[in-house]
Amino acid sequence: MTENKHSGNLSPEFALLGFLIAGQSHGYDLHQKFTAELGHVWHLSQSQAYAILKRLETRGDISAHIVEQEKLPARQMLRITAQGRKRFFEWLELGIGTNARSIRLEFLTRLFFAQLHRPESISQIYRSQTNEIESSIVKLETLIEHLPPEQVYNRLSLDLRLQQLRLIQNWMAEIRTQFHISRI
Amino acid sequence: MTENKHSGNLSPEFALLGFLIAGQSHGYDLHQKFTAELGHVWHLSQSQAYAILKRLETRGDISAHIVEQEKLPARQMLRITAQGRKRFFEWLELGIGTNARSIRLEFLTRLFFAQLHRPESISQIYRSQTNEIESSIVKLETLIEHLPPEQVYNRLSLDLRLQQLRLIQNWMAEIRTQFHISRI
DNA sequence: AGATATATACTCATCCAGTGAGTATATATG
DNA sequence: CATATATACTCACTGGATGAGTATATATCT
Repeated sequence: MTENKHSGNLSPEFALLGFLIAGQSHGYDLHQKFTAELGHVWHLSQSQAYAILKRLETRGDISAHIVEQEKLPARQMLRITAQGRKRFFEWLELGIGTNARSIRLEFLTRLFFAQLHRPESISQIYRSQTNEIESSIVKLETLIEHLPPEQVYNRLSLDLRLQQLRLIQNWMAEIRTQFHISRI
Repeated sequence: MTENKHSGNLSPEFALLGFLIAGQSHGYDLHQKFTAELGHVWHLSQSQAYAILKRLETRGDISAHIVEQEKLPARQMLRITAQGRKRFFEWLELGIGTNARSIRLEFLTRLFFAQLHRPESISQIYRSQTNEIESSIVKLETLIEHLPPEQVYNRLSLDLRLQQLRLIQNWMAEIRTQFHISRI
């Protein structure tokens, strides 16, 4: 019940969708953009990118049509569908991460695309994330309190997680000033 | 080049091996032990545990033999092989994690088993981990320095990672006192 | 006595994550 | 002239993870 139970740790998927909101593109280009803009947030290999795009297509979030090129290999031009657009904005405004890693990854990714496509909802996204952190800090604190004292390693692990969450609070407070996000 | 590039993020595997060092056991029991002792360090579902054990068997790290029971379903009794033992102790003394998550997970797991099976090498394990952190802090700092200023999100991500590494340094210093690990 | 919950012990189908190598061509650089 | 880099994508394979299913035994509650 600790990690890995992502209601969806799937944001490279959403990031690819997010780049397609701005207009049609193809796998190679999307991967390039991704690496340039979010390469230190996530790592996404080229083949992974293609795999995800394939999945998005079979799901109906994007549509592909082949564009022949005279000299270079043909491109699969990709467009986001109405369904994909819907899924993307749902993720953008509703998704929240609760552990250090997923906050760094998911939250930053959401912030990036909110800035691009929905600047007006940034403060709402920000607030729902901070609330989430607040409440998971409380949960962790009570968990630690009630942990049998002989569970040394579990305690050390939870302690570090708690400290990491507090660190993230400070980091987010800095983001608030950097992005001029108003309180409430 | 940021996350996910674990030379092996495989420590639940090694943890299962580690429990088998103490003597033969079976899947159900190993999963129970795991959850009780490291359940807040890792999450490992029962079916995952069985899947990993199956893999360890085909690799030759453990051997299985069926023990019929009168009333309850038969058990697959598992024993660690010489090869498995070798792999385990190599991991115990050589493995190192470099990001926040893998340190929390892997390092704590190694510490747990070192305490059980190799208390004399704890201080060596501890030191190689702190050295690793030290050097990855340095790497991160130079990376951040040379990051083009327009890469706002990459910078935020790396900043947080850096702060997390510093946090881990403090956390590990506390572990040193708690476990009476000598410096050098 | 009967119902329900919990513990024992494991299997299976399914999907997502991730790597590494391969294929093929074009243009730029030494 | 050779080599490196950029364009554009495919494939095979392994590992990670969940959720549900199977089957029986014992303990607990009413």
